Amino acid sequence: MLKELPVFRQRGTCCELPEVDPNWAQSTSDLLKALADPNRLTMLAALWKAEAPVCICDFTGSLDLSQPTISHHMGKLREAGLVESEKKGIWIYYRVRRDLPAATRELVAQIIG
Amino acid sequence: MLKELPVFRQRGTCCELPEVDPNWAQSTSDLLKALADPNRLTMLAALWKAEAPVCICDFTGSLDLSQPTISHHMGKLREAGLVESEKKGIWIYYRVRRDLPAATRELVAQIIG
DNA sequence: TCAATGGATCGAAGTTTGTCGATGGGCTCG
DNA sequence: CGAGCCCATCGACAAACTTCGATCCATTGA
Repeated sequence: MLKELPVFRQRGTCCELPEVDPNWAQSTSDLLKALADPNRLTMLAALWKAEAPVCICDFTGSLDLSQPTISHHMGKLREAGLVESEKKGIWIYYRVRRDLPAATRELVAQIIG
Repeated sequence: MLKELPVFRQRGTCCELPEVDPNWAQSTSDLLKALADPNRLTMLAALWKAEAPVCICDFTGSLDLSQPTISHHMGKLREAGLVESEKKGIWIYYRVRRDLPAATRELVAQIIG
């Protein structure tokens, strides 16, 4: 499997590793956590592809989840900054956030696109 | 926030949504779950950038985690198909899987790149 | 042969997450 | 005003996850 292998190894002394920014790791994993659920992915993909804004109740037909659970997942997507909403009469319309940071948009496009 | 709003809405009748493949949602969320942890992200990023193969013990210096925990996280990365290993003497060398599917590689590059 | 090293596995503790039913608040149509 | 609809929040509970110390196995250097 591995080619061009190692390198000097001495018992008892481990190697240095490339530095990784802890803040990057934390914030990136926060974003990924929001995406790492089949139902949330389904919801986000539906919003991504939808032409018109979507209500919570629109998901109750296809998602086999209770309304509070759907609402809970949508809340997570909003917390993560992926989704925005607007209340209009009885309904609350959801859509993918329009001012998504470019990197985030590309990531989502990579996943869903 | 939202523009060009709605659309016909009737009380009691919800709208159809774009279809989303459940298998895609499941497998994609499995992959994202493997990435959605700060320590695993850090480990994968280190492997991604590293020139030479990396041992578990190399992480014990920088990660502030116990050896079993690091091993556990590496196991998750391997289960997800992101990482491969080869045993050589005392050590087990890890690296990003060489035959990563193109889509997965691009996704990881998007995240870590 | 034996002690020491790298790493996996096990069992346990504490936290987080996904899900639900019940409830409450806001809005609208009779 | 009152019934009914949309949705968020609350409290609860089980499942999954993160982490650890203890232990065990394989390998190697003395």
